Order: sequence, then structure tokens, then C-alpha cells
Amino acid sequence: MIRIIIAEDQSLLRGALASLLSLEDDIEVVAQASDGAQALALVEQHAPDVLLTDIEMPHASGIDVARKLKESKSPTKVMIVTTFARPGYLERARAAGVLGYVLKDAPSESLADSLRKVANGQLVIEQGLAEAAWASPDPLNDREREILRLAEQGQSNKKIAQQLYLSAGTVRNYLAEATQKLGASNRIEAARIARDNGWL
Amino acid sequence: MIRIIIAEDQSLLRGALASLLSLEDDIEVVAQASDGAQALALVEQHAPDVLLTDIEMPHASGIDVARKLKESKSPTKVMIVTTFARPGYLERARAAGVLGYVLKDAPSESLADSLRKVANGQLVIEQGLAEAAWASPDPLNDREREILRLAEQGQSNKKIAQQLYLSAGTVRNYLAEATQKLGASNRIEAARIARDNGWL
DNA sequence: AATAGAGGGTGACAGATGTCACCTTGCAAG
DNA sequence: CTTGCAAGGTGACATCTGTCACCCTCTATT
Repeated sequence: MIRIIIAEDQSLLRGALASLLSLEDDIEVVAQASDGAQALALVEQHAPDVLLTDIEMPHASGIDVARKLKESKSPTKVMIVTTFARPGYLERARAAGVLGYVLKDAPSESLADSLRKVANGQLVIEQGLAEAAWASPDPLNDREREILRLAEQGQSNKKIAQQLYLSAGTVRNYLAEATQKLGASNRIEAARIARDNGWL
Repeated sequence: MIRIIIAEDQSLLRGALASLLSLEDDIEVVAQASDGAQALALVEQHAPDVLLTDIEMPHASGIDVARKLKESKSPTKVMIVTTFARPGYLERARAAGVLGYVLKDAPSESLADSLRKVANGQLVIEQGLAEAAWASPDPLNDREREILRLAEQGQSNKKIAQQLYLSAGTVRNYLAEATQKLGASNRIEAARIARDNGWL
């Protein structure tokens, strides 16, 4: 019997997955979490075989949860289910010791199989996603990422500078470097590129 | 027996919903579509009682499908299931004759009930969403919307002008009006506001 | 002690963007 | 017919962004 916990912030999908997987004879859904923090707590409490988790959730992302479980040497295996085939996500997931990475685009029939493989210690990466891992790595440093994130919201150099206790000129310089590194022609395009690659 | 078709581009959710709803004694999932065009074709072919559809899908949005069904006086009722509680969406859904509008945040247990009500001709709007309908209406005209959409991608005035066969100055003027109408302080913020409200 | 980097900063300049007032043309309603 | 409005445009000006060269300070390295 494979004991699992499902972490996913959209109740509808979470509930539907739970009932879908409960139909399998060898799978038991022991708990459900709607955010990262809750997922971590429930895993520690129930010590399931597998944690099936989304990436983008409140409080802590699925990758954060995986990293913490790895640090605490938890035996629970982690399988990510996400909408986004972003290289940066996959890369970070691998680093966090995640065993499975499947997309919400995948057929629902294959989910249980993937889950069994992960429970068995096998690595399961969505087809066509493996190459994504070879994609160029995140060229941004922390400052650039942080500033780009604020610029993305439409904040001016001055406002960003105030928030980070920097001068407007420095903000300008960081943004210039970021746009150049990303091959963009302005901050908006830079933000889009970074986000599409999972670097933001 | 309530015969339904499910349209949703994420296979995983689509499959999970199908199996969740198939568990109900009085509901039968007669077909599934992964995009708007397919949904329309399947509805015409099977004439189900209810079409359960996402909004954001390839080819045609769930709202587009609803509008076309209304135009062709199809007896099939439409129920939207979406991630976004955007006033613009809800407004357009109502105009397209949609009977149900629920969020993917809703508990999965309530889905079947909502579906039965819609099949019965009742209006079902997610709680807390009804007020959203009273929110300010889309202040943008077609030109502004179109230009804002391009500006959102990071395109310069000049490039936008070329694409639309306008002068750069005119583009500037439209963007200025849009940002003012939306109470934003620049095009990026304007785009964000418009998108959050479902106006883009 | 010398050097190189990283992080932060400045100043100058070109080009893009935002703000405003005003012009032209075409069409539609009185 | 003329009034009025909508769509598109121009020009002027201020501010913001993007690009670049260069400076300062601290820290780690040799």
C-alpha cells in the first residue's frame, strides 16, 4: 500500500486528484494540504511514502517543501505536479531531491503509474521536459532578480530604489545588466523572459 | 440522468473531474474536450444537458463557446469553472448566457451540487463573487485594449505603431489615456490592472 | 603590500515615455 | 447645413529609461 499526501492550493483539483487516486487499490490518500507550510507539517506527522505537490502555493512552494524534507532526511519521496515546464523550476526541483516531475497537461491515467514509480525510488521526468534541464542556467544574481521582480510590477527606478535603500542610478545599472544578460530590449521584455524560464 | 461534457485544457484536471463526477449516480460524462473549438463541436454532436468549461483554453475561450451556443439557441446549459475571479470575466460570462460560474478554489464536494442546479436551470454564482459583478466596468475602448496588450509584451511605441499602421504619437496618446483611465502611473501598471480585472 | 572582484554609486547623453494642447478629417444627427 | 464628436495626428516639453565609462570601498586572495 502506497500512502500519499496531496498538496495543491486549488481545492477542486486537490479533491479531484484525491478521489481519482483513491480509486487505485494500492494507493491511500492519508491527508491533503492546501499550502506549503501545511504540507510540511502533515508529512512530518504522517510520514507518507510520497508527497504529491504543486509548486506555486501560498506560504511555501512545493520546491521549498522538498528542500526542507531533504534537509531533515525525511524518507518521504516528493513528486511535483505543475502547470509550468520552466527550466528553472526543474533544475531547482532536482537540486531539492525531487524524484518526480510531471505536468498538469499529462493524461490523468498515467499519474498513478508515475506515482508508483516514484514510490519505488525511480526518477520520473515528463517526456520532452528532460531537454529543458539542459537549457541555459539562470544568469541573474540575487540583486538583479529582486529588482527585476519589482520592475515587473511597473514600479519606477526611484520607487524601487527607496524600497531597497539604493540609489536610483544603481537600480538603473542592475536593470541594464539584467536586460542585457537576458537579451531583452527593455525591462518589460526582460521580466517576461525571466519569468518564462522560471528565474523569477 | 444529467449528461455533461467537460472542456478543460489541463488533461490532469480534466481527467480527474471526469472521474470525480462519474462517481455520482445521476451524472454521466459523455465527452471531454481539450480546447474551445472541440468543445463546441462535441456539444453540437452530443447535445448534453450541461457543458462544464474552463475559460482560458486554446482556439476559443469558454466564454466564446458559451456565446456561440447562445447564438445557435442550443439547449445546452453552460457552467464555467475557472481560476480567476475577474469582474470582466464574470460580466462577459453573464452576457454570454452562462448559468454557473464557480472557481477552482471551490471545494470539490460542492461541484456536483452546483452542476445539478445549473442542469435544473438555476443560476449559480460563487459566493463572494456576486459583488465582483458590481465592480467598475471596463473603461477601455478597443484601440486602447489592443495597444495595451502589445505594450504589455514590452514593445516600444514605434513597434506598436508599425504593427497597427498608426503613428508613434498616436500610440503614445492611447496609452496615456489608458493609463489615466486605469489610475496607473505607467503602461506596465496599467497592463497589470487591466489584466487583473479581466479587461485584457 | 598589491590586486582583483563584488557591491554600490555618479554623471553624461540619447532615446523612450508621459503630459498636454491643439489640428485635421470624416461622418452622423439635429 | 452645420454642429459635434470620434479617430488619428503633431509638436513641445518634462521626466524616465537605457547605455556607458568611471569612481569608491570593502573583502578575499596571492
